[in-house]
Amino acid sequence: MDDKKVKEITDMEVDFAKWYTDVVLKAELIGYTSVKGCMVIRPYGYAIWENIQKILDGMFKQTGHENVCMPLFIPESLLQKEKDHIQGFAPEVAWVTMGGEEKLEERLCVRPTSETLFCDHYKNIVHSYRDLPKLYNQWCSVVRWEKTTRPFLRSREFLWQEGHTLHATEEEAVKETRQMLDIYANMCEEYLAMPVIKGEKTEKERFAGAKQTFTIEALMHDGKALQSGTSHYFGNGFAKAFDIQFTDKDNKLQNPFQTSWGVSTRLIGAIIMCHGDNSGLVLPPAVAPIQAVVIPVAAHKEGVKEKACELCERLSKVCRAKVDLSEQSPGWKYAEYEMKGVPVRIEIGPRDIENNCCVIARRDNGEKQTVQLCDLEQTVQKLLQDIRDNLYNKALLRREQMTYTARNKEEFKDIADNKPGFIKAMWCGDSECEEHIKEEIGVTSRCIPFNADKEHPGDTCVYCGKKAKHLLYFGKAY
RNA sequence: CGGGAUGUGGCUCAGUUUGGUAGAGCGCUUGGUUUGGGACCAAGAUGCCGCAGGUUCGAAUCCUGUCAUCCCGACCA
Repeated sequence: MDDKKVKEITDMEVDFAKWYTDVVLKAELIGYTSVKGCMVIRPYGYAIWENIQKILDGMFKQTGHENVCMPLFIPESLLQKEKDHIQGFAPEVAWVTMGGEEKLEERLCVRPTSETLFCDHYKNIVHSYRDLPKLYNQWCSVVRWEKTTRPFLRSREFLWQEGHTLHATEEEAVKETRQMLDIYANMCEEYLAMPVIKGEKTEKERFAGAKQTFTIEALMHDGKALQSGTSHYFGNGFAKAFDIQFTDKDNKLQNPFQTSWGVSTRLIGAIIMCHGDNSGLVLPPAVAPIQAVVIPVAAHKEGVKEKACELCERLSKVCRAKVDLSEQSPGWKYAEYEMKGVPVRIEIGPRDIENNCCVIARRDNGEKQTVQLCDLEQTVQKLLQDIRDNLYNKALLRREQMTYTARNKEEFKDIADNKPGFIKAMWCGDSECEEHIKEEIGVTSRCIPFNADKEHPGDTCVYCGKKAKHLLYFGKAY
């Protein structure tokens, strides 16, 4: 948008962090509470999450998954069973030590993730290959005692879904892991209009206890990367640790192979930082709680309110529509709904009624057009699709413009210091080298992209100069 | 967890240096006039100055602690 029309939000070029905070508060997505890192997700913010949930849940069901509900607490002994897992999570779990006035025999951890609970349950219900696969998912909140917190991006309690599946064979489990990553990528690109890089995490960045971690990485407005969803392949390590066994077709006892995958309310943070502008939030139509808002102009004049309601009613049949009959001036309402990222605004006043038309404005680029009332539904529906496409294309173009290739250490350092964004570079595959890059260059590895073989900017590691194994994306991450 | 900043009506902030009756603008309520990009007039209501201790005749103001928020770093599914 050319002109800044909402004055209450700090420009992102001036202070991106402040801009983000202004947007989450002014758009009424969250409220702070008296507990650090625990936020109230307000109705407008929660409605976005509900829309994300609805879409994803449908995709999960379509691929054969079932929803369950696991307990909030994990006994310490259960959490201890898989060594890498507990080591990874120990620094950030919250513990319950008292029940009423009495000290508990064994302290209980508030789940930071539920692998252990699912395993403990699967042990009881899986006995035969006929019981497999198990394709469970749950929508819940988890707690991780983060030191630095930010709304949606890193909170101590957050809403998410976690899928946990068990399979008879390794191939099937790996396929599941990849399938779910594809579902996440599809969700981000088609529905959230946010392009993502699909790839695999390096060993260093892998989930605690996983054999492979796959990720989707998105680039935000300020050039920082945001890990937006992950899918893990566990092999049968957890199954062994938790003693999950089944009898296969040949009457042999086997450990099943396992996956887990999750996305969280962090996706809302991603939407804000991917599409937002200096007037506030810009919502992708698919998850916008209000897709079209009808604003009467000179509402006190004969027949205006009625006409506005009529338009809203017509629109409600093709999208999520709202009419705002409040006493505020039209200009105030324009600013308000822009701040809240509503994709399409319809203005209807005496002048329009006389000409049997209305004015339609789009949030993504500010364009206004006058439309005959008979074309209303069709125009709005088309606009919602156009807006999604435009948001996606803009974000993709920006990502391409902010993706660089480093061929040697000097180049690498120069880009990392001066050009925010993704950096593609060849890497030797050594974790120690990766650690040095983090310390010296100041960027972390994001992922080894799936399409890596198509690109080959060199034969040697960008840092140590040894023979290169992979193309790796680097960046500064949230 | 380290460094820095900030907490005063719903919001943005002044007042703190130098202790002495709690302020402004916006918002809110009521009535009226308005309405095509954050309208105007009039009359009102709203505060244990984040919380807990201490110093003092007297604390928003000084001291100690604590909690939350923001920023930078460390850490981080």
